[in-house]
Amino acid sequence: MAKTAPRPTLRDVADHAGVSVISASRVMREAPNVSESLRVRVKVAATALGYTPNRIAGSLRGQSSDLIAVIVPSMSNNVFPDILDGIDAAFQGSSLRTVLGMSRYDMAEEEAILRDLLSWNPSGVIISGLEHSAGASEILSGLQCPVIEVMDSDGEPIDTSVGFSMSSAGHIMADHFVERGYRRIGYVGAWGERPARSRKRRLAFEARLAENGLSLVDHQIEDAQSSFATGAAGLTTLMSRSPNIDAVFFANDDLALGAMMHCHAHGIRVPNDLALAGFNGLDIRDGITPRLTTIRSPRAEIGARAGQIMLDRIGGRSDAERGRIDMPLSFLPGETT
Amino acid sequence: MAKTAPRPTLRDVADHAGVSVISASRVMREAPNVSESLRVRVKVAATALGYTPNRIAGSLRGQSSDLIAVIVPSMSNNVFPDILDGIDAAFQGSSLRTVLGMSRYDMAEEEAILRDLLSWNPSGVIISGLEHSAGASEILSGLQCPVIEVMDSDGEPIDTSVGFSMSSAGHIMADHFVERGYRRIGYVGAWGERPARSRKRRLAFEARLAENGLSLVDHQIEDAQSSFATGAAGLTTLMSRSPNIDAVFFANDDLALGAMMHCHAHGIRVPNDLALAGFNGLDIRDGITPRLTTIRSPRAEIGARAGQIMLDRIGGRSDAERGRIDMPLSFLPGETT
DNA sequence: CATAAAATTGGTAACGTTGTCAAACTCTCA
DNA sequence: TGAGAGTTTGACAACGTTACCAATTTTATG
Repeated sequence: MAKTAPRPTLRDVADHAGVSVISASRVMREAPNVSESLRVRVKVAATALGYTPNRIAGSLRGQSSDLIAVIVPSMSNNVFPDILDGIDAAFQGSSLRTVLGMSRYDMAEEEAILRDLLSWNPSGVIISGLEHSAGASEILSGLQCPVIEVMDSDGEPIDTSVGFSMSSAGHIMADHFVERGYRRIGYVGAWGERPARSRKRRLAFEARLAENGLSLVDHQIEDAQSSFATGAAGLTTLMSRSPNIDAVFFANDDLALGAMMHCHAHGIRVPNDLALAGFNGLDIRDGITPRLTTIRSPRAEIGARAGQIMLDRIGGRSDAERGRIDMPLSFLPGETT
Repeated sequence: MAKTAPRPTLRDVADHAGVSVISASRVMREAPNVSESLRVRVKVAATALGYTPNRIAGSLRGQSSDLIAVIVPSMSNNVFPDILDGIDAAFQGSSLRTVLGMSRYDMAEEEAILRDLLSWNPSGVIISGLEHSAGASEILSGLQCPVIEVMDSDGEPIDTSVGFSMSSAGHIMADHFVERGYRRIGYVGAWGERPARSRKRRLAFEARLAENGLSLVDHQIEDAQSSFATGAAGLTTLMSRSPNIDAVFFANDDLALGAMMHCHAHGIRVPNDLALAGFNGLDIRDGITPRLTTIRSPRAEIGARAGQIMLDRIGGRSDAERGRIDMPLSFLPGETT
């Protein structure tokens, strides 16, 4: 059994090396003005004792914790895991660390998590979306540390935002549908359009159709979470209500692919009888024939960019970006429209 | 603009309430032996000042940080997001917090992340898999805090493990294939079988076939990450090498579904010409016809159980579980076998 | 009412680190 | 050789909290 050997402290390292605590501290954090001989002696002692710095103590004294509070609504679709992946990639090799909070699409919960995470003195906050509870907005506005809102870019950030434009997404697909000559267009969403992001996309889509003399014939928002099954169900409901629709824009790829499979199974030819398009550009789309028309959202890129900006800001770089940063969407034409 | 109002401390709250710092501390952490009147006075002062406790300071003095280091290899398939989801669900309402590390399937990186996370004095560690670098194993063994290894249960945990048996998964599917009467069986994996988990599954599958007088005719391990496209590619290679195979077990659902779509597109009837089975039981499987035969891995359940055990252990509950905890797999028969 | 026991409050000293300042040492150059 | 500048090292005090113990007040008991 392991004995209860207490973790060595800087004091132990200093004693072992025959130097003062503060000198050991300087060596460990690579501070300037340390002689080579002292540096080596301390390093040797640290290795011999298996010293690991105590960042809790360092944070208390040093004021900056290097912990970054990351608050996302969920892990259930690929969107937020991809963002976390991007953030982590940016933090690789730095001293920043992600402390995770999951709001489960509940603004009150988001606020509670934010409060809790702030008690860790984070050096920065990355939070999803531009819409928060009044209390959360107030807290975020008052923060001294960088606050980066990710995903959305159709509004004013509290500090800095990295995301894409839902309106732009709606416009891109509306333009495509118009260009393709579809006339009776529908829309299928899921989960009561939470978060509000997807609604913005639908409204922009509808508005752009209107500019082109077309109207959104019908839309069906399912209550269930996005899935193939939900997509099929949404399409079924929509078509039973408005049978002569010739093209449908879905809130995401899962829904669209589910609908596509439903069409296959029911002899509805895509895109001849019905055109389908999705949103997100998930990898699952690869390898499914016909290839789905969709718009790729730059999820990992958003995470990486947000992470990089956080690094720059915390590193005190004067050229660190601020304000609203709009990441480009890529239209991925497929064979379903 | 927000002025640089320093965050109020316990000292401020105590002064405002006219009590001592330590009394304020007691109230804030709901310690016993505090009169109602004092409690109310402090609470009022705390609210008035917008006090947020500084957990960094608390952790330094109190020794336990309530930070839980969670180390996963990636976010790219649904497996680890689901586990994180489960962990977070268990931590809801508690004071435990996830600090995230991502090893990118690299054991050296895993060890580095572990060292880094330990500098935060975590109250516990949740790490994926039972196999770690020698250095990481040594560190984990020496830790005073709970260490829970998740996903795998075919080996001895350092402290406690929550996972499922890869062997059992292999056996379940082998038995199913035998029962169905398939004779010429193949296997397709991806990404060089990293982590080693999937290899265990394949070997157990092969061994069980052997017990039934069958051999694994051929197997193809792709280098690329799992995806529909990789599944299709793997199947193509396998079939070109061993054309008379009549059933294939895939390392995961993505691969199997990709292969299935490939079959659809190339007039290979499933399961008549070729039977396919996957592993994981991802939601995408719902709504795809024919429904894929697979085995559901209890991902969120593993996360939730690990989180609960962590809570129990840290709460000092004597009935907290220890040792190897095997979570049941569910065989999900579909129409592809 | 006196006294013991229990409940409530406060003082002091850490926890392990680093910022600030000062002391000591080294080197350069007149 | 000595002044001045630069480099290297160290002492001390803090960061905000809580553990430990002592002091005080309240309550219970005979």
